[in-house]
Amino acid sequence: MLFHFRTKFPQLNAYWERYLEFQKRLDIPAKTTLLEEGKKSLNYIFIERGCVRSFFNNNGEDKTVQFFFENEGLASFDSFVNDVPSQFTIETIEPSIVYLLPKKYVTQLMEELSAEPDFLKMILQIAAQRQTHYINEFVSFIRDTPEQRYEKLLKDRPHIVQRVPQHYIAAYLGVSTVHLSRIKSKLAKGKDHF
Amino acid sequence: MLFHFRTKFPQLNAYWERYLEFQKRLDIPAKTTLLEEGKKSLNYIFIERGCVRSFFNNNGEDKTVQFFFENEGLASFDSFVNDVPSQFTIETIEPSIVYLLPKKYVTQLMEELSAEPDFLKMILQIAAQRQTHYINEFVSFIRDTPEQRYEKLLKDRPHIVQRVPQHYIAAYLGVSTVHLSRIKSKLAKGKDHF
DNA sequence: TCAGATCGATAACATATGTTATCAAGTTTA
DNA sequence: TAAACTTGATAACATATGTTATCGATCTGA
Repeated sequence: MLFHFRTKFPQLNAYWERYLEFQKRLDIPAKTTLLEEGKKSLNYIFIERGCVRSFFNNNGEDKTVQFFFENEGLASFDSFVNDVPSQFTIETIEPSIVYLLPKKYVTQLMEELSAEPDFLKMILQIAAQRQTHYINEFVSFIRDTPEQRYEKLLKDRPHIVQRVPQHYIAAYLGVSTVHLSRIKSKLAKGKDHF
Repeated sequence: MLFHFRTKFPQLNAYWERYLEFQKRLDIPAKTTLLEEGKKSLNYIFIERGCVRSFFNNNGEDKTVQFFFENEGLASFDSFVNDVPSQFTIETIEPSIVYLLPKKYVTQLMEELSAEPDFLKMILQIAAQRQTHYINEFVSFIRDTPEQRYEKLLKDRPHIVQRVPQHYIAAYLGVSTVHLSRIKSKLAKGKDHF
């Protein structure tokens, strides 16, 4: 959320910068856990370098739900705001450099921001956009085949396909690793005709 | 959103009531369109009696994404807030009585509400909960089979199964009508063992 | 640098799901 | 009230997808 504020409303950057000093820098290897499923979210996470995923455990199996990359920020929003346990684990995919801003300062920063004129409008705008994002993820399952979802991913967010191991992507698309492999080889054959 | 405010924060009811007079009451038959895909959302809709669905058109086929019932309010949130065309059509399933509150008054009401202490917290709470709802819809496709999704629907929101025609539910679950019929008959057989 | 993990492709088979067609029982409407 | 539409079940067949197993290519840590 903070990430979206800063990128969409640059006039808020001054607020943000006053909190830089409270951030803790972490230089961590791949597969490092930043937040564990079932625990409360205590930090806003900003990614300077690397990438992370959020996933949950389903009968012993990882099910990846989302990917984040450089210059993106995240928190388990519901856990953070409503103080409930996180549904998801957050862990690095690549060796990464991340910054953590403790919840206490985020709350304080939000209070400050609320003094800004039109802050309500900005909140609503961003909340609506985030909501639309998740609705679209969900609609995509109703509307598209796994193959179409993969093609859209390739087109709209190619960096995911390039940097994320395939079995994470398979779970995110809702198919088995074997089937994602089949989809790829089918699409590759299609292109051979040229 | 307004609906959630009122039910979760009853101290805001007084604000709401001042706007009752601006609502237009509609007594309409089934299959009446309240908002058309591609047009901008102009009203907040409150359902007194009946039920409605939101859906989109995909190559000539209806794809239902959500259902709403008595005492629920809705608007195409993104369309409403960000003033973009709605992705979805909203139409009645049963003969219904609904109230429409024009956007102008909603905006005004939100402005008023923002004077209320802790309004920011309320907004964030509700936005987080709505977001969680849609994330869960999406996660359900990653985690569950269509059969499991149907069973959860039956358990968590049985009124949907009771009142909504099956082909709308099939689309919502992401399966063909034929397959939903198979799922139902399979589950019925399972229960015969008692 | 080597042994074990990770990652991805593929085959063979089983199961799940879609498509099309048909039938029957309501509902709605002219 | 008859005709047209809506709703839902089912069969037969085609296709999509999951599961398990195997192989090879990297990658990674002691």
